[in-house]
Amino acid sequence: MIENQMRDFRIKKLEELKNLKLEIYGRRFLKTNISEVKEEGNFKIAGRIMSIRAHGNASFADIVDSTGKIQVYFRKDIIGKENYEIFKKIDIGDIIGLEGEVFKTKTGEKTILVKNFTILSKSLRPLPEKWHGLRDVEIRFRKRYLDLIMNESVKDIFKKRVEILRYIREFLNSKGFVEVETPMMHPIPGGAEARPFITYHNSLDIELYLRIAPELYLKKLLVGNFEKIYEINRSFRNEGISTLHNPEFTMLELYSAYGDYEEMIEITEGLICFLSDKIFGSNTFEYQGKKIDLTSPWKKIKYTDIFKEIGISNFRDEKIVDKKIEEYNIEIENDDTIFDKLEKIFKKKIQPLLINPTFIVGYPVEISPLAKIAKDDPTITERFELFIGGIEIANAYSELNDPIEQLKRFEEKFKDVDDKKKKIDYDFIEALEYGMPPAGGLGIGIDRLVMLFTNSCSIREVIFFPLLKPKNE
RNA sequence: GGGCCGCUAGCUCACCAGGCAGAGCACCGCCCUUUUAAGGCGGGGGUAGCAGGUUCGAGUCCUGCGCGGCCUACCA
Repeated sequence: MIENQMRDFRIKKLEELKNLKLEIYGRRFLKTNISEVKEEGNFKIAGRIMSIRAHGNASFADIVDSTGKIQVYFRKDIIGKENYEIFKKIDIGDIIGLEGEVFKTKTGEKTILVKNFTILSKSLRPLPEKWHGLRDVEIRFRKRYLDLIMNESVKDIFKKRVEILRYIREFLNSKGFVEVETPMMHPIPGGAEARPFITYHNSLDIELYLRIAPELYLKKLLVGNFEKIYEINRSFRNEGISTLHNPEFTMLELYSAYGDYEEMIEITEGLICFLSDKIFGSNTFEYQGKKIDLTSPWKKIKYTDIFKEIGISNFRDEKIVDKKIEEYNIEIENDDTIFDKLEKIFKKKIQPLLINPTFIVGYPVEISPLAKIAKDDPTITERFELFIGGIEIANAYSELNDPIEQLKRFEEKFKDVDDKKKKIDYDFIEALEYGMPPAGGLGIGIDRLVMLFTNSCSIREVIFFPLLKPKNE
């Protein structure tokens, strides 16, 4: 614990106040929201003191609560000598409750003339400086509460995040989807390709994995006759951290029985346009200086065609792909498959150009182990990924519901893995064998969606407490 | 994992020509009953991220480490 002079002063004031038999860390306080204080009348409010302008026997202070800010005025001749002495021991950062009459100052500012007040919480540490606020990025993330107190725009981002989540639920509920919860601790990590976090259950004596995706459990619910379901919650991936990746992140997954990926396109467009309308009142907005237009219908490009456009006539021809890798000066790993290489070309050359919403459709079956193959081409799947502002936002497909085909895909995927029996989720296959209806499935990265709608350049700006290394003092 | 940048008072930042470590806000004391970046006078506060090295002398130069940011890579 860091001790410093300013904290000592505040501890001293705290002791002095306690000696007056005052309860400094208070209790329930019935109050009016500051935003609801009228132009005249008597009001009880509570909040944090953000500044004090003392004038000897009278003082102004600014008080904020979650709804707004208001000036209050303490006068010795109104509250009395003893109470004014107590007021003088109040510091910036303290939380107080007060009651008083609204009036207008000479300059016309709405102000509450305090009749009585009570300290509800004493702050022992000084807040960051009032003009510049808190800028240090590391402190902003480690002590997000200070960031939220000091930086209005940060608070606005998180308020908007809350709104977006509420509107997503509103939209999906109105379409007959029900919200469900499935396990976050999985005996076998599935539904995506990432490395999992490993944990351990003591009394069962088993290893468990924090889920990398809820997909397989949600599909078991389709088997269980749920038809339209969604889950909005955390997934965990033990991978690198970047402006687009936090180890724990929030994903929406949605399944619609008897639907397909075309239906998912409709839902995705509908949902994101609905959100844009609610947030901006418009279907255009700006992201990082780029104008984004959500006017329907959104562009669709076939996976094969994007590579044809840059001269890869057959994306399964490794020689052509290798030539492009060299031409674009892209670094590759020894164990990169042709699809890894294609992905790298896509990320470097195509993705940054996908500013307006664009569906890339028809991904190869090799990299889509849970998706149904296209009707007219067994090498590709009924699948899309959605890009907006150069960011991957969504991934969806017609769900593979053929258990024999699904098992084959798993076996193919894990053919080079030693203990593939441990990797393949036979419970899931068994569920499919009871019969899963054809279905469309969709995953949307909620954090990234919030980034778009709040014009944030990093995922850390839209997650209250992004993961940082602990700092030893 | 690699590259670049940052780390100085509670906060925001100077000082970098190697020569006593500074400012504003915040804080403490005094004055002040309509201020709002209130004002006036006086004052306190520092292991310059950490550890080494070079030097008569290091916040400043060098090396290593830590934490963070950006880029890159990994990762659908």
